[in-house]
Amino acid sequence: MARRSKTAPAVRKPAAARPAEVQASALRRTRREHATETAKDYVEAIADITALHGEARAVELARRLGVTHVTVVRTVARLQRDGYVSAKPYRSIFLTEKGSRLAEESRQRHEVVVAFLRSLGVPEEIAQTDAEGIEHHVSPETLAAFKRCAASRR
Amino acid sequence: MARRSKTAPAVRKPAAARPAEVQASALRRTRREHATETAKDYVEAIADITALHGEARAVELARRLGVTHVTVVRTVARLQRDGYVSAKPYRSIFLTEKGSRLAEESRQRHEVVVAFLRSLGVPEEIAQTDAEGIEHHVSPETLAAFKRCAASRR
DNA sequence: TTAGAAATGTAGCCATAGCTACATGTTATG
DNA sequence: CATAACATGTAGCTATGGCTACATTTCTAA
Ligand SMILES: [Mn+2]
Ligand SMILES: [Mn+2]
Ligand SMILES: [Mn+2]
Ligand SMILES: [Mn+2]
Repeated sequence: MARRSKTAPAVRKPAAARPAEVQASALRRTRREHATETAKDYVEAIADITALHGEARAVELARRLGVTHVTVVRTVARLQRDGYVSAKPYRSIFLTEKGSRLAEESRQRHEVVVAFLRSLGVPEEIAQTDAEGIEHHVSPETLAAFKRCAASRR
Repeated sequence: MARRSKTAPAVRKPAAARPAEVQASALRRTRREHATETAKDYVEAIADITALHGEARAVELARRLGVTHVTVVRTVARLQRDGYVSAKPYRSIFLTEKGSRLAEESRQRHEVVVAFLRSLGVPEEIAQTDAEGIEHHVSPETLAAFKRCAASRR
């Protein structure tokens, strides 16, 4: 690395610099989580909508996800390709077994994160919003810690 | 909405169904956060590398971010376009004033999240990894709650 | 001083995920 | 039972952010 030596001054000596390779794998994991995030949010929304309205239509998904129906249609096609949903043209969208499992997992995880944030005193709506992002980046260890902590503060 | 009524059974009646518009805006915020995430992780890495090695080269950024140098070069071009860094061909990369500010903010936020997870009993390396994703989805309210909670457990 | 190694740049590919504009299908209702 | 409103589909655009393969530049060291 130190091929070019130069005059730049050392600005701040970080106490414990994370080794490059460790940070790289953390960022890789974050990117992997982002890749699965869409599927989780969609199947969860499909389950919610089905529970509420008896069926999940693209329009309602678009409303709930804050995107246009075009985006929904294309994403649902990917979900179908990946085995999470079944869908036929102009019909409503159904979760497969695989999709249902993922939806249920996602719902539970979402609830744990929200309950935990609530237990810290974060207001409901803010907790819901933060959870929507945080939920995808919580390791099993941290999820367990969240449950423990929320329980101990109840 | 209920234009098509049909035979589908109500499966689960969610206690408090989030209104569609509320969830939509939460997901929109999450997407917005993802759009700024790359910039934050890059400027933070550039600051770290500069502190460690006296300068930030693309190769080292690539190593630390877990991507190829090509990805770094293209992302750095965007960062330059957006005023976070200055860079000249075959030279090292410098943070602008704007970039330094963002790096410092990001570093602090990262530290708060890690310290909080550590205070819950999450091991250091797992805390570091989770923080890499969580840090981008923490509202001011939740960040404050994290600080409070970590302090009270010290 | 120069050859080779290392770093950087460029061309061109891919997938995801957003959009508008317009075409087509479905259904509620007058 | 026709039609208009609504839902869905399609075409085609954008940006981000990954990649490989290859070209070019810089720097080190023989
Ligand atoms: Mn989410
Ligand atoms: Mn995220
Ligand atoms: Mn991060
Ligand atoms: Mn970070």
